[in-house]
Amino acid sequence: MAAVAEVDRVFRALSDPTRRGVLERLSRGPASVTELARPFRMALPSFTEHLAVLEECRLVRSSKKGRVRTYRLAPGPLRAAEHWLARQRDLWDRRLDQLDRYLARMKKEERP
Amino acid sequence: MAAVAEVDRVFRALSDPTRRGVLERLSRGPASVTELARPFRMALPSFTEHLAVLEECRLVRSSKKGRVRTYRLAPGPLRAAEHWLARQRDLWDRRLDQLDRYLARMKKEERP
DNA sequence: ATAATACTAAGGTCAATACCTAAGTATCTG
DNA sequence: CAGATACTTAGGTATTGACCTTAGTATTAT
Repeated sequence: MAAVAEVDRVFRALSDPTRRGVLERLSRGPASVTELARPFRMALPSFTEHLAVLEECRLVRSSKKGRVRTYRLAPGPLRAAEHWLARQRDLWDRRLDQLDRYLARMKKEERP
Repeated sequence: MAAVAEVDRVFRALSDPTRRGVLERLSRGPASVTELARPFRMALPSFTEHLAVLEECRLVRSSKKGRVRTYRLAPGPLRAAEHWLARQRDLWDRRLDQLDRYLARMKKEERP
């Protein structure tokens, strides 16, 4: 049940293009807040809220050294992410199967 | 850009457990509104709103015959869904690579 | 020491979400 | 045709989300 809420939050986090953009940037390596914010036309406090969302569902981690906070992708929830990814893949696969069956049925009914 | 909003909406749709539940149920075959609603303790109008969300981002399709509306998974946006799925997989893979490199670096620094 | 940099905190607006109840409208069933 | 069934419509509330500005604090550079 906590797992359900976790999945909720991960999907929710991924539903925003700014946050997806951050994840993509971070997949090329760690970066500071300012660096991450640069591509987005948004007040910094608004932007850091996005970072907080990503960190709350543990898709990223951060640490501060001096005045610079550095963000990186989090290794921890990888398993969780991969878990839902796998489940989703299953879902789409089943869906595809169902479509196949449906199309087959249609074909049959086409020439009775 | 429309594609971005589309991905937004799909992730948003998937961020609700009721809606994911509906998708999973539908992956086992079509079903009526009442049938889909049964497992959820929720007023019907609230529930049908979830169905509307799923239909708006075209994850499902519906048709009405008599007084019964039947929902099924939509074949149409499969390509879009698979597209983001693939991109996501890429993302996690790159992330995993990055983690590998990071761990390798840590190991090196451990014994200088 | 002063100024610039890199965030961080506080609080405010506005729209969208996720629920609800109550009251429809069709369609079937007896 | 009367009542049950299967949604639909309308409208209301409460929370959350995504922005904003303004004003901090802590660090580094000159």
